[in-house]
Amino acid sequence: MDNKKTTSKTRNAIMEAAGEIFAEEGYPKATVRDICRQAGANIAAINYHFGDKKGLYLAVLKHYQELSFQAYPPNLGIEKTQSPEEKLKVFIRSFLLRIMDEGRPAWFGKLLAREFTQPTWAFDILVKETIRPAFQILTGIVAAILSKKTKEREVRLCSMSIVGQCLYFRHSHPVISRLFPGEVFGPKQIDELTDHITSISLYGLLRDKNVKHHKVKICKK
Amino acid sequence: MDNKKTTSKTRNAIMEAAGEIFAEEGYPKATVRDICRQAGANIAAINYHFGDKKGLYLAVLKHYQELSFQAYPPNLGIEKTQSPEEKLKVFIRSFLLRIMDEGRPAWFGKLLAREFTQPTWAFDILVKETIRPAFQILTGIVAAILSKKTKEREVRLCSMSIVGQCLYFRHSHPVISRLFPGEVFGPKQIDELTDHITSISLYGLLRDKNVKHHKVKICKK
DNA sequence: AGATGTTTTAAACGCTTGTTTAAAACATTT
DNA sequence: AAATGTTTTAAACAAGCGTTTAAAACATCT
Repeated sequence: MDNKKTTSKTRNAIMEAAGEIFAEEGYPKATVRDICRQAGANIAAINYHFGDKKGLYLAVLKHYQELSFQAYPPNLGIEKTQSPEEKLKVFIRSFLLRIMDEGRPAWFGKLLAREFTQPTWAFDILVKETIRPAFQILTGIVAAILSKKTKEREVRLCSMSIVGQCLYFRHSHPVISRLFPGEVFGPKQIDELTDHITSISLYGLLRDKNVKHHKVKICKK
Repeated sequence: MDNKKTTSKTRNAIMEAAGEIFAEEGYPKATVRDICRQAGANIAAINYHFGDKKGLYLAVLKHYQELSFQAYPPNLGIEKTQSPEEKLKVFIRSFLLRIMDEGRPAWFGKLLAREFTQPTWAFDILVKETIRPAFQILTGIVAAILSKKTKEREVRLCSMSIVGQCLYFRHSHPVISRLFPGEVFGPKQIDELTDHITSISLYGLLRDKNVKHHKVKICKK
């Protein structure tokens, strides 16, 4: 067995095939036979190179996590000069890219999005290495936008609302294609979705900022 | 075989057990052996009473759909006298109740929420009988809140944002319990979640109503 | 009670899953 | 070239799945 990151041809082929199939089908539905067939490898190759299916999934997560993070850094362009509102937009766009984009660098994001709604045994690892840091960035941005006296629970609720919207647009295709044939909320609409989620969330967050008792009126200028 | 709705003891027991297990585990993970064991019935009972596993799932959907809709009517209390904003709140609350509540009447809602993110072969039926009507109610409310010149796509985006938030709070437990131990967004917090989602969405929707070019200011009274 | 139709039962079937085996093929080193 | 270590291969394994079978148990009706 070979647990080190030696560069074996079949090992790489399996990683490639596994990345695609895991992202497409999810951990439970993806079969080792499908992966090996697509990789042009023998069924026993997975056990030989990765121990078992779990080991393969773990290796895939670790590997494409790096690709994903260097392709879509969560704080890309987040300089201190930028306003929290701009930071929010950058965060949302980066998150959408990571979970909706096509091709290799997005495989990790698709797995991540899947684990959110149907977690596997690997969820704890993802929480520790990816989700918690990302959430801390987000809650930091949200807290900066909200008034400083906002309770922590409110900050979390708002952060969840933002994440929820992003994740749902990621999973929306089955329902959208049936309800509104022709409408698409996919990778090519990421800019549009970013603007939408950012603005709806931003104005949603600001609802209590200068206001008390839910009595508010919106006026021009 | 008995396709009519005769009231057989074991048939009812299977329906009860299947409702719970399907809602808990989802269609793929739920096994006929588990269902039969919990129902105290023989493995062959499912084939005898429902034809096969699909037939059982279909029967469960149909049956608990009725219970769910009479327990949480989507237009409960939606009178013509109420404002669109109040209608939105009623809709959100009803939706949250349907997908988050505990016990028998919510089993259908849990299956519904599951099909949204991991659709099965039954998804087309759900779209036709439940999701499309519900979406039409929602888009109607949203359109009434937005300015009348709002494009249809914008209405749909906003509706999706609302649904996305509700669905995510439904699925949030695994991530919440790890990120913020002690925090709970569950059935007992439905009122709080309703207020949160309603207000954040409402103020998000209104962002363009009386305003142009994203320049808006929120002021008291 | 006896015949008929309905429901339940234990056992097995066929299939797919992840995993393991032991031999063959290949590569490397001495 | 021979020996050693590494990788690949075909085949089988054990476990779980939904499903089917044919006989047994039960209920119903004449």
